[in-house]
Amino acid sequence: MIRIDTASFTPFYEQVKAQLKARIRGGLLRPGDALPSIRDLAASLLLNPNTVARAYRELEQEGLVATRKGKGCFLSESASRLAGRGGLEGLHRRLDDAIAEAESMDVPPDQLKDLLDQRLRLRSRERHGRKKP
Amino acid sequence: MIRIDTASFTPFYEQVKAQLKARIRGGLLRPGDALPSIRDLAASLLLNPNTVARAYRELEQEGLVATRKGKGCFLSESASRLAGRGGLEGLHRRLDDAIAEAESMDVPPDQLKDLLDQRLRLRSRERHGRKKP
Amino acid sequence: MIRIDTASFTPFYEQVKAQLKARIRGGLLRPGDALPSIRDLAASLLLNPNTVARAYRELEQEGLVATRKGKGCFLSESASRLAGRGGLEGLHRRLDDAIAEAESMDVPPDQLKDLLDQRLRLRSRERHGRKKP
Amino acid sequence: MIRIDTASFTPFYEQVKAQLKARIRGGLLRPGDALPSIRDLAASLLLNPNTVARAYRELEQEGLVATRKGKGCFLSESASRLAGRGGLEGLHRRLDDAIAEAESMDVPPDQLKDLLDQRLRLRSRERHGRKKP
DNA sequence: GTGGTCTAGACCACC
DNA sequence: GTGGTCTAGACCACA
Repeated sequence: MIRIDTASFTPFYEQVKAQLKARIRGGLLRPGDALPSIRDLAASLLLNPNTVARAYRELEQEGLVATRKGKGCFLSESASRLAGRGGLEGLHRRLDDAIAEAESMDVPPDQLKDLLDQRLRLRSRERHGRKKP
Repeated sequence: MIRIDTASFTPFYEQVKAQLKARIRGGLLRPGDALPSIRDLAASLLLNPNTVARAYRELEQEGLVATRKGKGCFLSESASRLAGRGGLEGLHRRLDDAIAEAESMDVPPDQLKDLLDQRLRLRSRERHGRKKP
Repeated sequence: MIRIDTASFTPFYEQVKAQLKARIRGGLLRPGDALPSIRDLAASLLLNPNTVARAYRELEQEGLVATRKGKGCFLSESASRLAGRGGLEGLHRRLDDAIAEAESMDVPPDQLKDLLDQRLRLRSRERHGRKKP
Repeated sequence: MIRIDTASFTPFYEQVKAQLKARIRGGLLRPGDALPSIRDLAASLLLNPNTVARAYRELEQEGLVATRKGKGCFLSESASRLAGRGGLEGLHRRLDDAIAEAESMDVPPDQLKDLLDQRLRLRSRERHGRKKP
């Protein structure tokens, strides 16, 4: 469900936070849903439980998560404010990063679009076999 | 010329390196060109000289930069291997980031392309007035 | 400057946060002031640096503290919003706690006032020798 | 009868213990009186029975409570030692908390007394209408 | 079983 | 020197 890029500079707990938020925005996680237990998620991501706990704690401080002692962590009702179309900002930011990179290398917009197409095809080929393209 | 994003998690020296490389790839910097002095660049970026020095040192280890004592740092001849359209890995990586984000939000490929288009138009509108489109 | 009550149930990092906030409200710490370094404060309080770091980090998330990499932690300008008379809430809360306790034991208000007087005299006697009463 | 502050850091079972003790000291509970059953109290406080059981168990270890199998929990005769004005430690502690807070904010003792007066008046005004002052 | 706090100690980026 | 992240592992409160 979540993937950690160990080569990235962005901290593990931030990667967890960002991917959970993305799933909330995308509607895959909804208010009231239980998050995976800290220990389970840590084990499946090969992370230390403290690292996952920090991600959950910060999401709680942002009001997205409610933790009930001894029961687990749940998406709070106010998590719904992330849902829906507001969540395209993250995507926008990433696309803008790519555009900035392209500009600094004098890659014209049309070529950038071609490149996106190319990467998308590559990605769909990767999935091939698990799911029909 | 170079901009440091202090909010980003990627280390300052990596930001300096990446942006210098991008300018080499884009042909804005060419073999033999002088790089700004460590102290000047540090001052203009509000960084500690050690940080800039580290960026230069690592570029030197990669063979892209040659330091001539007392004269400064220059792009070595081998920097030309980055020039042209060879160095698209950075762009690929950024596009892949966007694709991953889109997938995690269940945004289909076609919509992602539309979004790229939209951001490109936004960007060109921003430039309008400073430079002819 | 700060005292940790190891017998209390309130977490160490919360005690550090609360006492720093009280000092901001009381005007003893002002925007721009440097906080003691994490390691120093941890050493003087016999705490683990991680514990102090957590207190500082949460204060930063609340916008009261700004940390500059390699330089230290400083009170941000917005810390001034805590300053002045707004800060009596903490005191009010503690007095209300005492009042509630007194009520539950059927201790009348006048006796509560006498008790406060008595504890204040005890406290000033403790300080005797360091400072004139 | 008992209120649990879920935001507080003091453990639930300690809150239960403290409030029962306060009622003993205030004479509202007397030796021989039956305590509410563990399950009932747990249900009314929205706590797990284990938590209430722990509070009762510790009170029993302190000799304040005697459990008679199948009949429930009762205040033991030795509970009378808490009765009357003997148990002011709790109040002392709370007043000392307030004094410490005041000191850390440079609030002088006289102002602290004024504040206590002020909160007491506020409290009596709150009760007004339910009970004659 | 759940989450929460704390310690100890490693490694890194930055000044 | 500064703070930041991460790991490993202990102990506790709560269900």
